[in-house]
Amino acid sequence: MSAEPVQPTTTPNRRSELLAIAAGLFASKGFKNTTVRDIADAAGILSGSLYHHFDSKESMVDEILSTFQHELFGRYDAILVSDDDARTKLERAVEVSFEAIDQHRDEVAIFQNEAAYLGGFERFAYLAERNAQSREVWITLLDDGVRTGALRADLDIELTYRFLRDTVWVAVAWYRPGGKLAHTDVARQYLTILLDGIAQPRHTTQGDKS
Amino acid sequence: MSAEPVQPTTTPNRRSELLAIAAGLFASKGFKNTTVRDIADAAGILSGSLYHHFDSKESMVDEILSTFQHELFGRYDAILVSDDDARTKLERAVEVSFEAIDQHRDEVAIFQNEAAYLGGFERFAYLAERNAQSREVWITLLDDGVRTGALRADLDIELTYRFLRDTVWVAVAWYRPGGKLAHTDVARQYLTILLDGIAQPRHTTQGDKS
DNA sequence: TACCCTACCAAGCAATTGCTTGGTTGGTTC
DNA sequence: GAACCAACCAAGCAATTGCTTGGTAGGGTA
Repeated sequence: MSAEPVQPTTTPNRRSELLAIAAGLFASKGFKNTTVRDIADAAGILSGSLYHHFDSKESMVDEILSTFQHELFGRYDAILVSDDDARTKLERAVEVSFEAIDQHRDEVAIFQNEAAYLGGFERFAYLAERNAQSREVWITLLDDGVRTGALRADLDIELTYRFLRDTVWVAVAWYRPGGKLAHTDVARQYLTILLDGIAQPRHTTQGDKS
Repeated sequence: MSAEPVQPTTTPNRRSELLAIAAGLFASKGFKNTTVRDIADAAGILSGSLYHHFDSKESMVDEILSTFQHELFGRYDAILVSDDDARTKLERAVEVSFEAIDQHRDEVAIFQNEAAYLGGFERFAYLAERNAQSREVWITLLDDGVRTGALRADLDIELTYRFLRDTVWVAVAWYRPGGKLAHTDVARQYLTILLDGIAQPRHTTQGDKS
């Protein structure tokens, strides 16, 4: 994100610094729209100097995405193996996702915008695997929810999964850390809408106009 | 979308045919990732020949997006001026959006993926205007809903708007026309989740099992 | 026959792109 | 003070990119 133009040479880890700069540009302009000269300019060096740290522009996104996904799925796994009830697990998973948006905005944005395209290349095949893994997580949570009576019995699990997956991540397009709403607030509001809906509850039988 | 390699020269409108081919490529690969040679190849002509029909690659997206948006907002306006009640209007707006995903998948996808980047250029300033216009539509519908008692009184309108706007369009990432679910089915399911939530209602009757 | 028009080809140019190569700098270690 | 090293520079190359130019095929029209 923050792209300080020039930094004292005695930085603890220049490599990760450059990665952060690149991530910020990839997230806001897109991978293909960002040139190695853009990254180098933002870092205050020449484009060729980047190749002292990285093999290629591709390997930069690779490292950004794989590192982030590794961490994220570690958190999901921790939720799955916990002994909370189904609804709590679902809420925790949503909260963890919003936490990721808060703390790794660039990475989430890059994944959202570029995964579909990058996934086509062999090098990024792991993106599709992670996607399948993510599906496992959500489907499991939803299945448990329905089975234990926490969620409606008539849910279309597959469709609900896609709804959930999508709605959880799109907030990255507008959420800014340090704004009026903390990520925990956004998560709670999203959960309220998701779980209870936006309609005024009726105690009588709902007239479902079909 | 459909990219027939070679077509008889006596087509009613070659221009719109080329636009459709370009839209398909822009949607699946991204604007910057699609070269004029890609488009020409898919159309069975040479890249230079595209410039008989269009000024530039940019003007192709421009025409694709502006045409689509003009049509879409015409539909939204029709809903706003109708004399349906608030909840019906909201449902109609969601249905119209899913219809757009069904009938103009490429255009919606391009708008979703490229608007943020393209909007930065003066030529595409209208994208930001349309975005503001879209906000007007949804906020109006939500406000009316709360005012008439159709929606919860404690809704955070601004947040709900973003939730709605986002969830309505992301389905373009996975929805395929001609699949198991018609766009009307998807719209109804999304509306059910959105209005009533996915949690099992605490107490009473609830007969919705179509 | 002469003319025009739409749709295209053939060739290539200028700019941009990712990346390479050989060299320099300043600090640390023994 | 010699050797080493991470970080960077300076220059440029090959490929790709959007786009231009001058020309051509073929159908319609008068």
